[in-house]
Amino acid sequence: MAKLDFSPIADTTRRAEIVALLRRAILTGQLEPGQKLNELRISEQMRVSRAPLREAMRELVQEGILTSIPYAGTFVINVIAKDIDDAYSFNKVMDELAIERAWKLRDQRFFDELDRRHEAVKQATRDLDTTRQIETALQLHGLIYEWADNSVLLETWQRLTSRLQMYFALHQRARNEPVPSEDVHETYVQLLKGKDMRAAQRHAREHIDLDFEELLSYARGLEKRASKGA
Amino acid sequence: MAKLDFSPIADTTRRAEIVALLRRAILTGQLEPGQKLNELRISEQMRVSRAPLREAMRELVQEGILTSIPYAGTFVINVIAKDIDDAYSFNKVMDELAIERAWKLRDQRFFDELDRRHEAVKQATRDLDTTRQIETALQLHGLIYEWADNSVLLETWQRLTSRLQMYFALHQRARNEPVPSEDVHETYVQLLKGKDMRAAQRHAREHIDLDFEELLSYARGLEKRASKGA
DNA sequence: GACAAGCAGATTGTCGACAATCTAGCAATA
DNA sequence: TATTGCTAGATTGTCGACAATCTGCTTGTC
Repeated sequence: MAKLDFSPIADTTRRAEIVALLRRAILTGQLEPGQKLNELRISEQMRVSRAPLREAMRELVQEGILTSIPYAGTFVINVIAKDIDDAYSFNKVMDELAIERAWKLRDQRFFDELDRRHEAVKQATRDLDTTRQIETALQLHGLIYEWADNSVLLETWQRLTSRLQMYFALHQRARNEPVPSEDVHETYVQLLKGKDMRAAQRHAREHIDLDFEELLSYARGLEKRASKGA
Repeated sequence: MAKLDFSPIADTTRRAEIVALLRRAILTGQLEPGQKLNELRISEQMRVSRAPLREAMRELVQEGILTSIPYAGTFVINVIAKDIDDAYSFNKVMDELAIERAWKLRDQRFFDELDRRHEAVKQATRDLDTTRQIETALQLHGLIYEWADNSVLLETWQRLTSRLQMYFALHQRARNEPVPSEDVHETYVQLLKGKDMRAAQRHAREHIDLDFEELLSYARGLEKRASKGA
């Protein structure tokens, strides 16, 4: 018997494809926060019946990017500053934990994967593909969670990631300006390769600060405008 | 306008009721880990069609207590020692965070609620209702998360709670002996009312240790037996 | 004009039936 | 005997139609 291990074949249910399509539409901002999802319209567009669509929507509700009100409809979650702030402060603690747990487990495969993902971010930056840039940056950041060898920690991160990606995409879309072309992840990658765990933790925390602060002030601005309008 | 605030009326969809029924069955151990859920059989027992049942199952899959394999079936998750260990070490960090965040926000309402939940645990203990004992103990513990004023932290705790309840119920069921009648939560409650935050954090960590260690050794025993059997 | 009642349309929730897929058992073959 | 191919039964995935509920508008009344 050869020691080749096959990866599981793709899920070929309509439901799984619908989940992927909807998630992508939400995370890239094609479906805007607060927007209602009309089941009949979407099912016709996708050429599917409502049954698998509804099941897919239940999954995304539990994933935290949709919200459902019985007999009223299912909506893309509304983004308020408090949510972003909560996610931000929670993420800080999670990051410290992830780095601590992953630290001793770093090996050549870790460093290789780190470089690979870093390169993917740089490629997306060169391509001026902002959506992919956010996606790859989060994947780069997620490596420490994958390496931390704790299923609950990883799962929590993955849940959080959906919303983070949505927040950042929203932000990008709003300011609608070319993405910074300099490489903001260089230091992070170097520190993760180094010997000073505390320094890596500190940098992760501060680096996150920068992105989040900008995002927060944007969301606060939105809310101020909304309350004035009402 | 009177300042009375009404609580939202109950969700009256079959789906919501099915979710509640299934969750309860799983968390109390009536549905055992690894067991397959036959859709037709369950839908007939509940006198419901498969559509709302399937939607309910999708929710519980995302909640992390069911797992689904396309065209094969949906199963109650299998409990392995590693999962318990992961949940345990993750919970330690979360607890520290929750206590820290909730600490400054403690008020009379917090202390009242703390007593109320503590009383509920004692009542369940007097009634020898082990299921309810686990449930109320987790609710007592969850108060610091509700008071921490962080939606992501609270949501993460609630997700984790499902699994914790399942683990403990399984354990209880297995050893099948009367529950300790002494009040193990007295110190915890007193410390949360006190002035020394670090002490409260330390106790939470150590108190959890006790329960988990027992649970872990039980799960390890199960796995050892299973591997021998195979 | 203000307000309540009721109707029409649209949308979500649920149902029963059909299609696609899997599993276990048996027969055929080397 | 071990392996492969096939078939029947059971189960999951998907569909189209119907029932329950909501929303906005119209109508009638004062």
